[in-house]
Amino acid sequence: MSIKKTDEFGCEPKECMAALLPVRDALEVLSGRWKLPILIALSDRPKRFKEISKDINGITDKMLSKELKDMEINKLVTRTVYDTFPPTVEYARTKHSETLSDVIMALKDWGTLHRREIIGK
Amino acid sequence: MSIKKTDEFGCEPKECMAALLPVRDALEVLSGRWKLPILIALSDRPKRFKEISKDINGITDKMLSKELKDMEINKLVTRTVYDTFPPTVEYARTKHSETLSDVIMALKDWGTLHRREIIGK
DNA sequence: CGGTATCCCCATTGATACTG
DNA sequence: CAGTATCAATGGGGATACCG
Repeated sequence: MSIKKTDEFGCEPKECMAALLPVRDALEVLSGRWKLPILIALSDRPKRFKEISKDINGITDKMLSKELKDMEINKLVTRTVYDTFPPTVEYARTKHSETLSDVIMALKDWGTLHRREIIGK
Repeated sequence: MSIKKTDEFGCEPKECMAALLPVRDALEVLSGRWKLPILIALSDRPKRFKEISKDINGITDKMLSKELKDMEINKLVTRTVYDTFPPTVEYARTKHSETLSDVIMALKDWGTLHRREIIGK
């Protein structure tokens, strides 16, 4: 699990630590190349491993497997195994993952502002 | 500069790409171990290199130098050189860096919610 | 004081092959 | 189908030393 401990931060005021910890948790949940594409791939409906894999350009099985495990631990996706042959495994977004949308919107808005600031115009 | 290009994303719907790009820009600006502590260190007043270094536990000169350069490129801090001997260099937060506060709040709020979700209770 | 220059480690990611 | 195993590459970050 990706919950941080306080001594990983280089800032002494106690209050800032208290604020920084959850910020870092949130950043970690969204970090990396694949987590957002996976959430997007699952946003219309639940999907199977290979379906997700095909929807996401360039991801390897290993990465998809690892990221899905992480996200399951973080309760962003559920993994459901159906007892068929060949095996059927279905991944779906959780309610909890939907609470991320405000954060993602805030990131999108600021990112858009930032592009204007950096690129100019 | 850390502006992303569209082909780095594994998701085909055009609209999702358009949304994901600024999200990734924003995440990149906040990513890494030191950027938030640096912003916090500069939040009360402008500071010199060594002052920041002392305020942030565990950071090396190399990392501080590199992060400050990144943040200057991203217009989150300004670097002002005073022609004295020995040299005096002062770093300060920009107005633009203050527009980050909404994002950081959103991250903090979601991170707090997430901790409750994961750790339980 | 305010940094660079070097060297090095190791964690993350990727490529490829294989399996229950 | 839904992954795991193995190995190789890449690069972020740290330790240390040095410089204008």
